[in-house]
Amino acid sequence: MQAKYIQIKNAITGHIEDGSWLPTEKIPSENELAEQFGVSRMTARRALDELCAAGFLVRSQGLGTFVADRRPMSSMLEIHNIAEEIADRGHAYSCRVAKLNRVSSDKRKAILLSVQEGQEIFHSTLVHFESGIPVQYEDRYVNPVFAPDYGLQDFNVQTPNVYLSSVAPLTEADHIVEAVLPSKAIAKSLKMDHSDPCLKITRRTWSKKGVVSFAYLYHPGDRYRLGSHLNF
Amino acid sequence: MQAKYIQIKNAITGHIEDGSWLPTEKIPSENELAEQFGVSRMTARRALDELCAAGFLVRSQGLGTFVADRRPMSSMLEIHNIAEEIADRGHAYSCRVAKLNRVSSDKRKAILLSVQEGQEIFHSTLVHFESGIPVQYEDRYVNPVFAPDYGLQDFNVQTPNVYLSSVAPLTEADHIVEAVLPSKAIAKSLKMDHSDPCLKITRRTWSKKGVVSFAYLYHPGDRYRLGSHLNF
DNA sequence: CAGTGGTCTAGACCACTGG
DNA sequence: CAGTGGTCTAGACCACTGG
Repeated sequence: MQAKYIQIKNAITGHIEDGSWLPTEKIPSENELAEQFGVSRMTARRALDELCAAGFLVRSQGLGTFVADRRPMSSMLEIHNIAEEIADRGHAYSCRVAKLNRVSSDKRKAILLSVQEGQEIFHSTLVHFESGIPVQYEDRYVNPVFAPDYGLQDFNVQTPNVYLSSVAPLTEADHIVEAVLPSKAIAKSLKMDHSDPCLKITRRTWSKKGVVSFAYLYHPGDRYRLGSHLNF
Repeated sequence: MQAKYIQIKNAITGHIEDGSWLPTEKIPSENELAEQFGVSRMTARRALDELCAAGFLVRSQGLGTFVADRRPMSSMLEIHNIAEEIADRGHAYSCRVAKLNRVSSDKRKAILLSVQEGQEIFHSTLVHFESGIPVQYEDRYVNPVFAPDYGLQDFNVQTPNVYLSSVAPLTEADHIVEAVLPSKAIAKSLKMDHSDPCLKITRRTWSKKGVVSFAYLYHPGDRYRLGSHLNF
């Protein structure tokens, strides 16, 4: 005898897999599922919670539960999704958008994005906060061919990373990790001392058709580490 | 106001991270935790369920809940071998052994190596050079159970990494990457300025039967970077 | 046997969303 | 406002483990 919550999970993934519930579509509410399956709301919730953790569903308080529009990403990539990482730690995530505009690409940026020198590209800078404390300064350049509406986004709703993944599914990424001293402007944004070290990650991401974006991510050395969950 | 189950999760991971609850150790039962935190059993369960899903705990019906004996592996860094890396770039590799002796393990080292506090362990420090320029300071501790002859090796012939892999085949590794300022001694060994940033990698390696070794690897920020290329 | 985790109920109050 | 998901309670019965 299967547990009831497992039967409900199988029924839901069945609907998703056979296409009767399409990506982004709203699915029945907790109360509706509880009634349909003749279980308590807590049992219906358990099925939804687990499918949500597995990346099949997305839930939003006050709105409902929806079929996820993308498959769960690889765990390697999740290491670099700052908003998710902070939420997973149970801390409050927030961000401040400092810049969002178009710039003309100089030679180096043109090469990195595989565009013509002088072509207009998007430029954004953001500061990401964990429980109100700045933990990442993001300096990003985006190829407008893959994300023509990048300049209109509200990154308080969806981080650049998540938005770009939705418009141009990620197929490849490339990282460089190094230790540097921050510029004065970056030190100020991160509320750290100019003489304290920063962990800098340079990241380029590809979609099937080319380079979507590259970003310089700066983290205060004493507030951010890459790797496993060990603490000493 | 944090949710109660998140407070309980943080309390538990705190005990694990500070070493007061060791791997494979039994932790309080659901009922005990519920009483300690003044919550219902379902709320205590939720904290345990999520930590179990995250790989921190292992549960067994009828037996209890235990601290997982190995941490989730960090797949972000491949095991890299500095000598090979330098040779691959076509440069001359050399190293200088600064220390090679036995020390008594203090509490932190004992926990990291999964040995009894006070047990003798090997300690070595080396500097690795690329074409005569120092690029890595290696500060390593080794469990003598897996490598009883570690103290007799000539690391100019074979790096500690390669020697250890030959006597205790590597099955797992764990990394932390961070940006720090070097101590004066390390700065001097690396011929770098005390105020320039260092990329620090803390690495633990496992063989089938347990933790073989852990090492702190310091690299001058302007002479060393970590890179990776991922395909999804 | 007493204790453990596994499942489940029928309620409750809350924060949030849209209309 | 009614409906949604988010958290939480105080019970219940079960399968399983060790002694």
